[in-house]
Amino acid sequence: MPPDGRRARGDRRRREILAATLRVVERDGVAGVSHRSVAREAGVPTTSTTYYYATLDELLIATLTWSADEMAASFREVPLTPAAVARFIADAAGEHRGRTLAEYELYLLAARRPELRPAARRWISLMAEVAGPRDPVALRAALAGLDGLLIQALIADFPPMAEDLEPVVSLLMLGG
Amino acid sequence: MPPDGRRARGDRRRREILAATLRVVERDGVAGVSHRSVAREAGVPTTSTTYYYATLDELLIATLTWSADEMAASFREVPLTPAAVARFIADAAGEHRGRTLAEYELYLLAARRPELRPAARRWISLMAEVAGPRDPVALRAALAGLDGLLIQALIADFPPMAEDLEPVVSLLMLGG
DNA sequence: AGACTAGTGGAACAGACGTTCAAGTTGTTT
DNA sequence: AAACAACTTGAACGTCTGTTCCACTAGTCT
Repeated sequence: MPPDGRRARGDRRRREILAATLRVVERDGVAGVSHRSVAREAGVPTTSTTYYYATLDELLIATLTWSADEMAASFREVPLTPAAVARFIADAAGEHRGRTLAEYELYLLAARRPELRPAARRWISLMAEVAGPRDPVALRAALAGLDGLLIQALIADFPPMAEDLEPVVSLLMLGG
Repeated sequence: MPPDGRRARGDRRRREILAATLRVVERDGVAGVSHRSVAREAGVPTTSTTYYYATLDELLIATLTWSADEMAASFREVPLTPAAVARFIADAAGEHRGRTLAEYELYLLAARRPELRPAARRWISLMAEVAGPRDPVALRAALAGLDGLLIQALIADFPPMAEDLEPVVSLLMLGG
């Protein structure tokens, strides 16, 4: 069966809307997301965003889940050495700051909406899987530590440098 | 000079508005805060909230700064033993969940607004002070770990129990 | 008493919002 | 060609918003 041209274009537009939503979240936060603002960002009429995502909640959930997946996937590439992990954190707070902020907005939204929690926990469970079988206590401490380093990096006046993070990361990972 | 009765009542109302705002943040998040919703919560006319806090930003900043101070102060009472700290985290995610959520909403807001950062960092610096002079690397790791444990506790399906947290907290504090 | 100041609160402005509707177009199937 | 489905879009609805304005009361000072 040949692919349905209508659906193909529809899927493309769906992705464009998702990407536009993520850009809005990165720029203005979850608070800046509205059917209209996303439509403006994507260059489509307002009704288009409601056609594909009937409610704002749907739109937000789809966007943040997708973003969490992407961020988790990018962490998969990181070798489990203190230097590489420190570099990852430094980049997350610097170069990819907007994306990291989006991730933590997802965290807070998930705290209030149970249906978002699996998506929010995805990167935690991914890291647990990547780390392999270790002392669960040490693993939990390390994961919490990395999470804390990340969020604290976001409220620093200047994003921390990888070299400064490395000894801390090293200590956290050592426990496992 | 005798106290000005008008100002006294004004200050009282100011505090009531702040407390009402915090209640709204705890219940509906920062997103739920508007001049009108706060006024409803406080049982005052809308113009009253704008009289004391001309813009929404002012109102939010005042509220979150105050809340951060209170939370930091409550941590001051906590003895620096793993058991007590674990209990603190368990309570923060359970009994005082709304307040803890407010604290992390402050974090994210601070990430986007530099003027909020000192307030957001207050409890970090307080803890650093309480911990006294230690290995700075270990201290940073411990603070990050506690922050991470807290935020992860917020997105768990059930708030963690103090007994389960204690070994993790113990390991994190051991480093310093 | 009169002038001044702090606080009160009803009414209204313009703008943004979520969402619905109905009329269109384009592509697919029979 | 006719029927159907996927998608598109402008217009509109009612609601909520931040903020301003203005007439008002109640304390304070000279």
